[in-house]
Amino acid sequence: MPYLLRPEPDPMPMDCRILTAALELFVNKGYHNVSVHDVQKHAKVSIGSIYNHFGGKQGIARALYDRLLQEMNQMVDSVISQKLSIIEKCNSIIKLWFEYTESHSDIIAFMLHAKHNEFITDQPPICSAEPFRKIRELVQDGIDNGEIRACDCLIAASVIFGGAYRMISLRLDGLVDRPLPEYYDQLIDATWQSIRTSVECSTPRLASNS
Amino acid sequence: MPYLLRPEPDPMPMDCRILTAALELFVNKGYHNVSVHDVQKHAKVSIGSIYNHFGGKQGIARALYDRLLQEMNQMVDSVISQKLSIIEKCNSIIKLWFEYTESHSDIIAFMLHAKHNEFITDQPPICSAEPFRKIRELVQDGIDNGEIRACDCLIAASVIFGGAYRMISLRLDGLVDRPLPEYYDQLIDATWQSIRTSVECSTPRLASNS
DNA sequence: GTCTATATCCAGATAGAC
DNA sequence: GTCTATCTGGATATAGAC
Repeated sequence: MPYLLRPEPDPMPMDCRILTAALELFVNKGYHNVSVHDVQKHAKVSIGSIYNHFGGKQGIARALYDRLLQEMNQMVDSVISQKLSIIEKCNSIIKLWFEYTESHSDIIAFMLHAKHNEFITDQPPICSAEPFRKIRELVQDGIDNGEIRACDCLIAASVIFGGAYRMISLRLDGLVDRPLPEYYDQLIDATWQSIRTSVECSTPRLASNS
Repeated sequence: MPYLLRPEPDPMPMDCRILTAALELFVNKGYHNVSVHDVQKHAKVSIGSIYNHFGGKQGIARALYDRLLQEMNQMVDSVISQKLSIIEKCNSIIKLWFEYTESHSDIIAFMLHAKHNEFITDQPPICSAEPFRKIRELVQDGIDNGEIRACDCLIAASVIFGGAYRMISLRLDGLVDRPLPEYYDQLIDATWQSIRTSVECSTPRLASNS
């Protein structure tokens, strides 16, 4: 459960108040459309406190990103350490993401949807960060132990998690109107079985002219 | 072939010069990190011309978005009108996207990667725009005619195109270091066959505790 | 550590000559 | 239609009292 939005210790510490307010504003309006004054008003603190704690607007974004990435890392670790098959671990991560998308959509939107390197300078892309590296390693393990079709690891990971990413994206954009967990079973089936109806012949390719 | 970057009529018309320069800057630095003066310098026109043609910075973004969306729409139309199976049409779109990602990465980055509603006001999400609607209709047709597994259309579309989206995203972020078309065959196989090695038993689900 | 008031800068937009 | 010079608002950041 993410600390940021954990049931407030009452009074919620000031840095959490600031980060929580900033997260909501960044996600709803976009980082560059939010001023420090907006955050200050929404968090009901003074602008001085913000500069004291985070040194500025980018400092807020960086702290937010670091903390949430750490939480996502812990989430991945906890799934990986369970006694499950590789496929079950992948599914478990998807399931948790789906649940988070409903209960903490701001966090998912900020982590999976935002373009961090547009506002946090010198930030490597999130897909190269630790939790995502671990997920790819997980997929590679599945290939090595024979659970997952032998192919390039990046392709396998993209196929396995790409559908879920896409559903999350569509949900955040308002095109999916029911909670994502309701789609979980169907998505898992379509992903791991075959999206085609019959597998008797090989996959149709394109005609040579295209 | 996109008009925007078509071999220049020499002299390239001023509006194209402006849009081409803006596209490159927006993609590389992010819309909000680009000033009208940057565009003006990069396109080698005066700031007055920009305001004459597009009315301002947002006007540039809107014109860019509209034109590229129209081109994408034409691309989808041309694929749909071909005499191919539904599955082949889907693959054809993926193949074209992969080729565009290599030859016109700016366009793909701007259309598939950017968050337009953060800088173009009142812009509905791109996934609800015409070409993407048509792709979902295509998938629905495939479900209706039995080519594609019977399931929710959004899920089917997400599974079919989600892997390709993800590969594009990873390529743009620098994690994939070979041209995408080289991955096309493997991706198509993994998507349409099954990503699992064996299909003899049903998909493993999660244990009940998760 | 927290606050208010203020300074500084720069981006978007405009005016008006040519 | 195109250009240069200028205006203005608003954002980040700081100073200094409490």
